[in-house]
Amino acid sequence: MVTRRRLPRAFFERPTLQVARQVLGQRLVRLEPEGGRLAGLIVEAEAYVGSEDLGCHARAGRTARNASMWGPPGHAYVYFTYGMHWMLNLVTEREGFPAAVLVRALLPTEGVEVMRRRRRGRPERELTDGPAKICQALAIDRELDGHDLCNPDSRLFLEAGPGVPEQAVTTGPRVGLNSVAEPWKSIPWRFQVRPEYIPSLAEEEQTP
DNA sequence: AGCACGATTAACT
DNA sequence: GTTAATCGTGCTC
Repeated sequence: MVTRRRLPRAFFERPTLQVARQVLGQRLVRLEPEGGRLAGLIVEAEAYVGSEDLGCHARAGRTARNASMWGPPGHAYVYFTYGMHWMLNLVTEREGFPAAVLVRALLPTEGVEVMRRRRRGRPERELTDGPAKICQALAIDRELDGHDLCNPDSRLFLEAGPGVPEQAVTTGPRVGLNSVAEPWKSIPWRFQVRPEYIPSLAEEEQTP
């Protein structure tokens, strides 16, 4: 049974590690201007926590690019990197403290054909299995940086999904921090749904 | 004004 | 396993 309760700001206004864990199995929804609805269950996320975290963009202080991370929780922090890719983060904790959860992978559930077109005909398993792929499939870019995910009129938001039990979650070091100093490089702030659990997630998501 | 680099991806050996 | 693609950003001169 697919329910459509939007996650409230209180969900995001918590310690970032909790949000990164709890966001697994929740539904990311993108409403298209034409009226279409794209959605997927979050199956991988990472926590980036404060200016002390040398893996976090906030390490160098507040800049025009990372300003959204200092803003209120429940907003999007969308940034551009590698000259071609956009990344979606969910801002967490209290306003004034820079922290966010990077959404790294989704199980696509609604609007798959639209996603496939945006992803240039790639197979379904490659539609949203990376942070930049998600932004491509869901048409997320700079326009959505700072966007309030909890506003009722928002075209990008989270809905309460089935969630995942503890035994279905694995943790490990965050990806792509190759030149970052320890302990930040190896600290296990990456949260993933175990691949073998994903079929049952997909099953729970089906509408009777 | 110039420059090194990046929370990645796709293609290739 | 390796590497090119591609450019906004933030730092230095």
